[in-house]
Parts: sequence; C-alpha cells; structure tokens
Amino acid sequence: MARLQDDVRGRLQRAALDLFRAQGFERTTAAEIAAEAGVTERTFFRHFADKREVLFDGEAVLRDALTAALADAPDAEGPMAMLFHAFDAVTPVLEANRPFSEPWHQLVSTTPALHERSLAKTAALTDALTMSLQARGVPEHRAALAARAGMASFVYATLAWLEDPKLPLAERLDLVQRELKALVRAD
Amino acid sequence: MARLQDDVRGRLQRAALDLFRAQGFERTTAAEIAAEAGVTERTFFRHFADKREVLFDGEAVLRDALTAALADAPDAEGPMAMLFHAFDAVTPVLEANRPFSEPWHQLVSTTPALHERSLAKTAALTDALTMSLQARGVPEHRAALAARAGMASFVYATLAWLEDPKLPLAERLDLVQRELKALVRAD
DNA sequence: GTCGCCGATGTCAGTCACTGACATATGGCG
DNA sequence: CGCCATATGTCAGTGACTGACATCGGCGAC
Repeated sequence: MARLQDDVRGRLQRAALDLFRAQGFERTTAAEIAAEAGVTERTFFRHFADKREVLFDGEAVLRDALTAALADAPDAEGPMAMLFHAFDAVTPVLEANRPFSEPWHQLVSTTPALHERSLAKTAALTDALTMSLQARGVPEHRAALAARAGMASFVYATLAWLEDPKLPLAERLDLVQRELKALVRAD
Repeated sequence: MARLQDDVRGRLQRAALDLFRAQGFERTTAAEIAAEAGVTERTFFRHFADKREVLFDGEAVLRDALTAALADAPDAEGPMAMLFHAFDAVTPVLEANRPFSEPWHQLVSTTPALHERSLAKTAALTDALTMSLQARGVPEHRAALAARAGMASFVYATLAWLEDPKLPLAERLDLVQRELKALVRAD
C-alpha cells in the first residue's frame, strides 16, 4: 500500500520535525504531518502513541546503548564510575548525532509540552540505569540514588555541550564528574 | 454566583482527587469533576490550565518554602550543604501533609500522564533552586549541577520516606546525604 | 499461478480536552 | 441606587485520539 520505499515511520518523523520547526508544535496538526508523509492521520497514531512521541525515538536507542555499556563496565571503582564509563561509551554516538540533535533540542526545549515529554524519557532512562546497576550487584537503593545522581550529571554535561560545542562531550563529562566530587566533598 | 462558601478551586481539587482515585484519571472527564464541585466544565478550565494541573498546586507552595529556606541558609559549607539545609527546613511541612500526599502519590505514580506532569514540576523546582543558589553567589554552572544533584537526593529521600514511614524524612535526608558522599568519593 | 492469509493502511464516527466569544450574575463601592 | 469588576454560565468550534470495519498488497501453501 504505502509508497516511496515504505519508510512510513521515518517519513512521519522527518515531516513532524520539519513542520514543528517551521510553524510550531501547537499550530501543527497530526493530520498535517500525516499528509506531508503521504498517509492518513489514523496511520500516524498507529505508529506513535501521541503527537509528541513522534520526536522521541532516539531515547530507546540511547537506553539500549547505555545499558549495554553498563553491562560491560568494570565494577572495581563503584557504581558512579560504572555509570560514567557507560556515559563515555556513548559520547561518539551523540557527537555523530549532533547535526540532528541540535535543532531537535532547540525545538524541544522551547516547547513546554515537548520538554515535559523529554523529562519523562530521561526518567525512564534513569530507571533503566537503576535496573542495570542492580543487575551488576549494586543494592537496590544505592543503585537508584546513583542512577539519579549520574543522570543529573549526564544531562547537565549534555546541555552544556549543546550550548557550547567547543568542548567535546567526553571532556564535559570529565569536568562534571570532577565538579560533582568537589561539590559533595565540601562538608 | 458560586455557592457553598465559594472555595471553588478547593472544591474542584478535592472532587478531582476523589474521582481520579475512585475511577481512574483517564475515565474521569473534566465535566464530571466540575459537576461534582457544582460548577461547569468551562469554570474548571478557568481555574486550571489542564486536567492534570488540578492535582499540582502543592508544588508552588513547596517551591516558595524551599527558596525562602535557601535564602536563609548559611553558606560556609558550600552549595550542597545549603540545599540540604533548605530540604531540612521543609520536612515538617511534608510530614504534616503526609495524610494527603500518601494517596496523592499513590495516584500520581501509577498514572503515566500524572507522573509526567510530576516530573515537570520537579524540574521547575530544580530551576528555582538553581536561581536561588545563584542569588546566593554560587556560579551559574555550579548552581545548576548542585541543584540537579540536590533535587535527585531530595526526591529519592522523599520516595523512600513515602514507601516506608518508619524513618522520619529528616533522617532519610541525612542518610541520603551520607550515601551520596560515599558514592561520589569512591574513585 | 492462484488462493487464502496477514499485516499495514484507509475510512468513518465518536468522545473528550480545551478555547474564544458573548451573556449574565454577584458583590462591593461611590 | 446604579456602576463596575470579577466569576461564572452558555455555546460553538477545533483538534487529539480511539474503536470498528473495510480494503489493499505481498507472500507462502498448494
């Protein structure tokens, strides 16, 4: 049925990002996106649970990459070191995706509804990290706290890197890790 | 116009919580809540921007209390100590509100749409803390990282306290602060 | 090759969240 | 008493999302 090499999902995602950027998230209807991708509104909602979700496929990819990297991390230096090892492992992917994530982030951070969804995805990522840490033997509550603190650092580093690309993400992560130690040590 | 001691906003909030708990968030319409409170649907949306918002008045109160406490915190021991000072200052309020927040949290944490909004409120709180720290002279980026790490700890402690009230919130906060130090120090 | 099955899509009707415009009522105040 | 501001009611409309059912296109069984 569907034409054009059949990547309906991808076509919907690209159409959505283009339209949202051109006229804003609120002023773009799901029917418009579907039409732009050559399908009907109903098909849009068969591929994505809601209008926001069309922009958030990448979080699943990141989750898989992080949990895989966490499974391989050495555990000699404690949970936080394991987390930062996993973060380091995914920096190349993020660096490669910058041309896409830069406009994406510009849109998401300035649209309240999308920002809210983005926070939910981050929370889901945090949960995944918590479970991965537990799978590596970290006690439940320690794992949850470490994942929260780790994700806070990771998100913070990524935001700083998006705002100012002069410093590569890996170095940002290193800086943040040191800064966190300095903050917490100050008692 | 409005009857019954005129606390329309409060009546809507109570009606919403009751109905959501009784039949679920999705299966409760805004018109139903309004009817239960003795007003029309249109009035509901004049008091609350959307159907979820009716459950989240408390976050503004908490934000004011935290920023006020942060403005009074001694700054000799660094930003994290200031944050935990502020957290400690609001524990009595949270302890007093437990009878309300317990069923509230039960509902919010099991309803995806409400959980998502809750995360957005936490993020707004984090931003408020960041600005308060900056107002106290903490450099911008340090303030942002500290606020994130601090909120992660605060939320984590509160969740643990909600799940198991045997330990008071203030002690939970103390435990978490120590645990965070242990986690970050392990290099 | 054709038949029949299955997954993806189209079509249609319906519900409900939310909004703008306008009418109306209430309570205070000169 | 009449005026005014504010809260509410009324009504019509848009758009997100869903369920039910029809259709289409490919693909393996035979």
